[in-house]
Amino acid sequence: MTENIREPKQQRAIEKKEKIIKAGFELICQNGYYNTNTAEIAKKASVSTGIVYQYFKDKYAIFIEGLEKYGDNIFFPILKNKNITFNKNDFDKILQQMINYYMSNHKISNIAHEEIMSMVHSDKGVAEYYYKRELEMTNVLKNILINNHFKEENLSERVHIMIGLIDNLCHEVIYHKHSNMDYDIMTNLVINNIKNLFKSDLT
Amino acid sequence: MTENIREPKQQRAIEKKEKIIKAGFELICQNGYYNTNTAEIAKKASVSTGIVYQYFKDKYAIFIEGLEKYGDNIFFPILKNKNITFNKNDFDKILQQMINYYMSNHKISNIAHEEIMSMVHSDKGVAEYYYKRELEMTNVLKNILINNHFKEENLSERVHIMIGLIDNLCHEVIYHKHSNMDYDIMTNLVINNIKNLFKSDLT
Amino acid sequence: MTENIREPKQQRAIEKKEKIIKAGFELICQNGYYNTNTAEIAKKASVSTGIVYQYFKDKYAIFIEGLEKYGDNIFFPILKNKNITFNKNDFDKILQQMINYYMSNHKISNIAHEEIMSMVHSDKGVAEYYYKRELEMTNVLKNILINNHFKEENLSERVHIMIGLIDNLCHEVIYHKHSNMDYDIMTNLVINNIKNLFKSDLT
Amino acid sequence: MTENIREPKQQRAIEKKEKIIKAGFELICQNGYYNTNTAEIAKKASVSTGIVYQYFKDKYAIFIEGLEKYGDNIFFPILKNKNITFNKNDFDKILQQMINYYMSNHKISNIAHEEIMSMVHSDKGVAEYYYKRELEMTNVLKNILINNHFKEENLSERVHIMIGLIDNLCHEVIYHKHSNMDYDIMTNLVINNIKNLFKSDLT
DNA sequence: TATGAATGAGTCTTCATTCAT
DNA sequence: AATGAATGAAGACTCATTCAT
Repeated sequence: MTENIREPKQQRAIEKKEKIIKAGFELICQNGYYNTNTAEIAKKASVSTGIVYQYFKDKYAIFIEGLEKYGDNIFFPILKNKNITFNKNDFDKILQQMINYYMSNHKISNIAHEEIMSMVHSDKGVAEYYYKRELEMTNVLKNILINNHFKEENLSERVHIMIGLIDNLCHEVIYHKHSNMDYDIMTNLVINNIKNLFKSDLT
Repeated sequence: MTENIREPKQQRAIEKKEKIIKAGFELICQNGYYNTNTAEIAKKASVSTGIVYQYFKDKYAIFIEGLEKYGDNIFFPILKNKNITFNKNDFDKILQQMINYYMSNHKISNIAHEEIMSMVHSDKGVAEYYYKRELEMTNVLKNILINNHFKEENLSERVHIMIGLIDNLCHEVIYHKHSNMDYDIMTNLVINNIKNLFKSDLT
Repeated sequence: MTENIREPKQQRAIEKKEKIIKAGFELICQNGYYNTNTAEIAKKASVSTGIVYQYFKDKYAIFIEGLEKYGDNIFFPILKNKNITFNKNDFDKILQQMINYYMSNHKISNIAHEEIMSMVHSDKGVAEYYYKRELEMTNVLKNILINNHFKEENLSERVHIMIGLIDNLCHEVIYHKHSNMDYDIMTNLVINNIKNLFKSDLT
Repeated sequence: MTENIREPKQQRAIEKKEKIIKAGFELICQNGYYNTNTAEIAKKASVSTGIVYQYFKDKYAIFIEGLEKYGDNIFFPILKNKNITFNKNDFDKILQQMINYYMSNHKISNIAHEEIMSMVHSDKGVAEYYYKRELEMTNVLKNILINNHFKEENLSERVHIMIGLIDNLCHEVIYHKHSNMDYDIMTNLVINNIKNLFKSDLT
């Protein structure tokens, strides 16, 4: 009675499922979970409402699958660039690059970003996804640093703080532009701060 | 038709309005905006559903008024303690105290905290409230530091970064306890980082 | 969140609730539970769909309340005529009267009768109602017989069989009229049979 | 458009049709008509949903064919044992055997029994089936009795009442066990009653 | 002012049946 | 003959808001 969710086998069906995920994820990211209804999703996916429920348990499942499929691009693109080497002397530049990268990423999908962050704060499933990936990202960065001969002492903590600093910076720059804030200065301060975090490795 | 919202003048009516705000805010903070309905709010406030719409335009207005009334206690308690003096040599202790204060505050109302942060990310009105108060807080802290003879150069930026560091730390400690993280070490790192931010003032 | 079923207090509201029960019960009895929808019920009761769910947990509850309110009239009218005395010599006549009574009752609400019997066989709640009342009826009849000096030995069993005989007879007569059956003869046979059941009391 | 129902001729196709009937009938008997959907039926029959509609006009037709195929086993097994002879002196034993037989039959498929009885009361087609077979059974029993030299006077009526008595007894014993009922006594009473029905033949 | 009854549009979800392949 | 993907109407139920009293 319950478990009638079909895993599509035909190529066309697979594509259809993808379309639903994409449509659903996009709409929810644009307008919010509660402001998006299944009819809209189906319509945007050029699909009947019925078929949606053959591929997904419910509306929520659509979003979660979307998150799993597209979330990393929005939040953790670095998870796909695990092999970065650099010269310690270039740490500044690397950080600047990372910030730029992060920033442009934020910019592209800033509404999605906010909607999902909203759910990170209100929905258990989304929070679970987010914090798991955040941990992964911490580990990826740790490994990059270790490969570049940084000391392992308290590395998790340092990296976590570093991520927080960058994240806050980007968020500040992209979203609220507190009018009295000079972002170049802020960026420099953040970079200096991060370097301070790793000063024992950089001297 | 719009302006049928009554501003209560009688004492009893004022109390009634307060009860609605309190009940609504609490429920929404506990269960989320979309999981709270007006009937529940009215019931919790020991009030009829009809009366709600004589004091408030809609459900949303209840929450916003609640936010304005109670939000500061949750997010910006420091706004009520504007006159802090300290000796520069005690900066460490002061930071530690601030962190503790922030932390205990987070702890007390952590569900509310999350629910509201969720709306900061999805609702314009809530975001507006939040960022405005955040700016106020920045200014309060700036003034405290200026009163304690810190230099004004890039002070907004420094303070903003400092707040971000503390906030991240608290959030990490209270919510997700990434198992591999040592919070004492993290706290020390954060304090050192903040001191680094203000190193020109502290030497 | 869940338990928001209102017990109406105002007179008008009480009447409205009654109207819903009546409308729902009638429609379901006419067309069957699955062929009746809440919109129809609301419409027949001259009420909005919403209000239905303030008085009833769900569609099923409407039916059950209807059953409790009207069911006895259909199935167990005798429960309202508990004080019957008769002379043993008139047992024949009494039985005949009872059969006639039963029969006319069946006739009046024969569709309802069938729909409900259908649910007695498929729905736990309805079965519960039915068998409980059936037992009550057995007891009422037992008492009547005891008051008329019938022996108590195996009385429950005798009465139960008696009820079955009458019920079958009525059902046969009213519903399917097997063409080769002579109902007068059948009725006489049934009466004789019942008398045989009680022969030790009747001689 | 209507007559697109194919009557399968190939052996494999016939088997497929049988499987659908069996699966559909079983599921409906277990869970009820409205709680069984065609997808489940197809799945249980290891068949595609599409094919179902090439062999059957609709879901209802599946059930009716199932009823016609398997119903007799459940309700009228006696229809398959038409040639019973006995000595009048053994009438008691024969009745007892018949009751036992009926009872064990009831027991085996008691859920199916109830589900179908439910539909007898709510669905014209099922009622038609049922009453037709009931009549057949009456005739079979009549013939058996005639072959055993019972008088033909009012035989239909007598047999019909007899069937009713047995049926009620079995139902009582198997389903609701009214706690205050002694079933051995009840059984004896029923047997005596039946013998009374035929007393002119048994003396 | 206040009540709480009433509204009805809106939402998710199901399912018998049809269609493209 | 067969598959299983697709359809879309229909249904139960919710809830912000309004209305009669």
